[in-house]
Amino acid sequence: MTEQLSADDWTSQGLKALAKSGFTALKADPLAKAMGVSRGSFYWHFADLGAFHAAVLKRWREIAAEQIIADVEAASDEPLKALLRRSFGARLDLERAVRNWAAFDAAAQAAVRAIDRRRLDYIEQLLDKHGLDPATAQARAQILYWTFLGFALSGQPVPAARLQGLLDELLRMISAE
Amino acid sequence: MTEQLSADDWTSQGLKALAKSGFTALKADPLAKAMGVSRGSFYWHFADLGAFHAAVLKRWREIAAEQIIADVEAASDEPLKALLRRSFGARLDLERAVRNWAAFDAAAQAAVRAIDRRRLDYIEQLLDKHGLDPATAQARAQILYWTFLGFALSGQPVPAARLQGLLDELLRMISAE
DNA sequence: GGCTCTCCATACAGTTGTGTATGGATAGAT
DNA sequence: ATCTATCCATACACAACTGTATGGAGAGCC
Repeated sequence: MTEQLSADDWTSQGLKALAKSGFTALKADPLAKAMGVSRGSFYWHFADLGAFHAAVLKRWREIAAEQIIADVEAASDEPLKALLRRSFGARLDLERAVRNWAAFDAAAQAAVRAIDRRRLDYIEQLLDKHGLDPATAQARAQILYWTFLGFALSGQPVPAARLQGLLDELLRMISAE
Repeated sequence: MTEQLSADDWTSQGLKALAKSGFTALKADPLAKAMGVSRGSFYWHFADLGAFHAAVLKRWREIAAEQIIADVEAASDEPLKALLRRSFGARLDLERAVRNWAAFDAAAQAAVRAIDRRRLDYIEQLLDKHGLDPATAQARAQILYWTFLGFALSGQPVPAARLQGLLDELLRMISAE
């Protein structure tokens, strides 16, 4: 009974494979082999690959949204600083994989767009509270988010010490005046 | 005689396909069909897909390097401003495609790394000349480049007017103090 | 004209994936 | 104990590729 798989088990495995090997790994055959079952299970839980992809994206959307909330919580005393430390310090494999995927898949692109808007609004709101005038807050929110994306998608690891200095400088630039 | 194809014709077509459809389009069969020949031509000019991919990356490296030089030229009076306008205003499909590719292919990753270093050094040098102290120049160069990457990879078009305002703000943040 | 070299077409075997159809196993309800 | 619904295995047809092997057409020399 515990041997039986649910659709959620498949999407979980999908997210793992996505983070580890990118969207090209979201195929029924390799996933089934990795899970020790046949594709019969896959095609019982999902009509086709498209349905599976949609389920994976739905889960990612929830995770990405939750992370935003977690950032809000963490932003108790110094919200901006906490946000930077948390987002630049997180594991970004999944983020990269989904965004790569978005270049090839309309559904993934839609999910990314939704998350982008959500995060961007949150950052802007944060900068507003920080005392920046609305126009500046909006511009710097976009710039800050682009910076985060560039960091996340470059994929090149940055030593912790250097990253610390960069985040300090970034914080200075963002909250200046 | 003019009907004959050269290896360069194939790599050119490869770059076109790459920019338009991403790295998953870099396959012998579809490319051959697009060029109106058979795969026989492909496998005459290239030993295998790996050799073709290497040729495409080599060409991209040259192009990306040339663009840097072009940016240098364009940076006659106000280098920083010109650099921003030029890089954020360029067509970035190819850039996106190669970087997506780099998440799956070691050779592509190496090419991207090389170009990144080249551009980063150039930006840092520019900020140095602009009067920033070395440590600040280095940090802001990295931040500026991440910002560019985030913009380029997000792939979401920004209206020209809004982009103008964002670049102004970015320039202000980068060259402050 | 024959020779050769370059370039491409065609045909073949092999790989990796999709989706479907069918049947088997197992647990719970009756 | 049987029945049913759930879950998975197996087998099939199909598609899109790769790489190789072989042969053919054309241009340029001699």
